[in-house]
Amino acid sequence: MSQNTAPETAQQAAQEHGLLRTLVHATYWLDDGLQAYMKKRAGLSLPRAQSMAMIYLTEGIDRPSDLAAKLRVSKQATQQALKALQKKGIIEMMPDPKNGRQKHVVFTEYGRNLGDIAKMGLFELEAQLSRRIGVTKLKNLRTALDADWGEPNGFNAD
Amino acid sequence: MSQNTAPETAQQAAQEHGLLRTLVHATYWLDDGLQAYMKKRAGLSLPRAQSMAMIYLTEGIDRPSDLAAKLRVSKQATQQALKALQKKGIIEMMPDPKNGRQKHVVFTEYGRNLGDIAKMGLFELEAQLSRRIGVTKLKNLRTALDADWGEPNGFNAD
DNA sequence: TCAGGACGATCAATATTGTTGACTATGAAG
DNA sequence: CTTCATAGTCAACAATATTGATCGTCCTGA
Repeated sequence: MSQNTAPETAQQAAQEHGLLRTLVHATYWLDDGLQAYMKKRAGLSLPRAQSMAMIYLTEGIDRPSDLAAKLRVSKQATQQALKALQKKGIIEMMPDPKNGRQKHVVFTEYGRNLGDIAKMGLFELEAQLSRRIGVTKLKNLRTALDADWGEPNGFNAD
Repeated sequence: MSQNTAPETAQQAAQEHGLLRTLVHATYWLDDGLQAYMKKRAGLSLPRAQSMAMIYLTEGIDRPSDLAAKLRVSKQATQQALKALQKKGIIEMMPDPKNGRQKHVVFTEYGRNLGDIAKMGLFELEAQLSRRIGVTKLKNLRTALDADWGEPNGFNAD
């Protein structure tokens, strides 16, 4: 125990374990909302891992390895998500003409439309959230979450 | 489209889809940290669903159905988590003496110790986070997340 | 009372997501 | 040209979640 911030007893700690819980519930709220929106507006909703992949794909991250790094999951897990998206006709895999090892993910026309609808869904959900908790809280939420979550947590490193 | 807050185009929405992403990454940071802590301090780390169940169990939610409601997953999914915890010697299932339908989850001695260690881990992780992003941001994060995430999202209901 | 329905728990089958380990093929470096 | 790192893949498995069906138990109204 290298820091002086650990609680002396479990009793003290008992009041402090709500963050993980609320983060998970907030994530579920947003993800469930997105799935409901997609179901209604596009007739198809993607499971969470595939939605997450879509988010980065729409940001231009188009190589499986880069995608895996951004998602913080293994290349294999990423590949399974991509394979599922491919099967649904949302993306295609194209070999890199310059580099024989690499491949690139490209959207189909259908996939691009789906991505656009998803973005609007997330926009709408954040607007709902803004109405629910207020502009200030939402802004604070964004600000607080805008950290480098790739930082080590001190238990792997010390 | 019953509200007037939807973006006119996907272009406008493109800037607004970062919340889900950062929520997921923050959740991963906390959960990965907890698993590393438990591995180091208790020699055993629980997968996420089981950790989540433990959180509510330590709050006194001890009936499978209530647990499922709190976790917002199916009773069956909850049962699988409980079965796994039981197999690991962390909990036991006791029939309710008054009500023949109900069962109650009780901790084993080992399970209680494990829960206490987990609480301290979460406490320590939140302290780390406080050092990283600052007390104010963490407080804002807590405040913003302290909402009723069971509220409908408007796409299931309208 | 007792028949019907609601409720709590469980079993079974399946989908999705994630892991580790092993493998292939390409590119880069000496 | 050998060696090694990189990018992607295949296979097996663990964990989590779903839907659908089943089985007792409790509750309630005719």
